[in-house]
Amino acid sequence: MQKKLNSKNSIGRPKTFEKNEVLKLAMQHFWEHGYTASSLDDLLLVMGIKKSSFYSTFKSKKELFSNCLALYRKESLDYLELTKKEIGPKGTMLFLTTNTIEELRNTGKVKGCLLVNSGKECYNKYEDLSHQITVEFNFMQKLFIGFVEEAKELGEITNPKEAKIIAGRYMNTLNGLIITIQAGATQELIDDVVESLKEILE
Amino acid sequence: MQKKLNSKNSIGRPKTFEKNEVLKLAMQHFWEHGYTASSLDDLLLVMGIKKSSFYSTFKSKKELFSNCLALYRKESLDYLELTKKEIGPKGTMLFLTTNTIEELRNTGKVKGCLLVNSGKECYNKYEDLSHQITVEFNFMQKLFIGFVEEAKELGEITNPKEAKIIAGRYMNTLNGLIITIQAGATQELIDDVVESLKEILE
DNA sequence: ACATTTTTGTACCAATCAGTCCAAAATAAA
DNA sequence: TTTATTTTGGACTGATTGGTACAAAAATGT
Repeated sequence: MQKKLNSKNSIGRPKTFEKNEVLKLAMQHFWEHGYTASSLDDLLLVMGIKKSSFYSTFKSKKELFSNCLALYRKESLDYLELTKKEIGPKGTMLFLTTNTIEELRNTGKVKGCLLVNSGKECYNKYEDLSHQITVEFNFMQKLFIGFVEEAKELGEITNPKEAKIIAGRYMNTLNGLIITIQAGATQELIDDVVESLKEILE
Repeated sequence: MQKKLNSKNSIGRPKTFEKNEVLKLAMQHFWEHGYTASSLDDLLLVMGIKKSSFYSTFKSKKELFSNCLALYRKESLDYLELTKKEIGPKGTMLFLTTNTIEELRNTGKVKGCLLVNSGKECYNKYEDLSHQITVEFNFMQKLFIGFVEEAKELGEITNPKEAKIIAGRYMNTLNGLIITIQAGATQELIDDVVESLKEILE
């Protein structure tokens, strides 16, 4: 059953999984269910490994989550940079909006941003995680400020306000949209928030 | 120790608490800690009653929470209506913003709106609660639309956009502000979101 | 073949979860 | 004082929580 992942070197019984692969699976689960609602047993099932393997690879559930937060931020930044090369900075920012609406239409729900969700869940509860979330969140903020700056240089955005202000309002409104949806807002309300997002990036 | 709450009529051993009073205490606890993170033992301690008294008064933890959501909405609407009579509709809406910032300065954190928090926590997890949250949330939305209409009649708001659009953007931005704070945003970012809230109500 | 090293599977742990059960306590009515 | 009625306190339940212990399994090196 187990593949030879250590065909070269490495003594002892070979691992049957790769850390980064099961980390991605765990991240996906945390993203959908949040930190506390993800039980270790659930996670082990999703990751496809047993408890002892888990604890020999990751220190604890919290440590796993911390790794997932870092992975999420990294993957998000990579993905956004890649998308920017394809459809430009403003296009990418608008895409996140339409993507959210489409997720809602297709699945009946929206997951939101793992970092923001975790902020809400861990804020003033797990000090170390809160601190990390702040750090990762500020990475995202810097990225969007850069996007707005580029969009301005390209003439995609003509609003004379500072880039950091536009980026801040964009992020705030997009995050607002997600919790507005999750609070059960009407389609009419959702539609106008989307419209306001477009106006912010004009 | 126990007061005679049933000095008149009512047979049998008298209750040592009033349902509405302990409900308020439970609501406060849920507001601070969320639904799942509030253990029954914690709640009982806060409410100052024992388990059997709890289950003879409330059906379950979920039922208690449901009662708290209804109470929260009712108290919020009452409070906002009262404040409106004192400082007007626009003043009341702006006050919610400054109040949030002050809460952050005084306590280092913000609780946010119980309904919105519960939306995030219960959305697609507890169907009955999700439905109730939607109902309560839409009550709040109607209130704010009414506030904006009144503010327009009073000339406090001159923005020609429809009242429901202005109210929607206001609520979205205010809710965004709260999770932006909880995600660990910089003071600079927070300050500009507050500024954008003022602009929405111009 | 045999020792060494590492991972895996499983049994186990104490703590906590929401919720139940029932005898003791406290009152009103008789 | 006794009886009926209701609430209270606390022991208890079974399920689940994150985490540990340890022997069996699977590889390499000799």
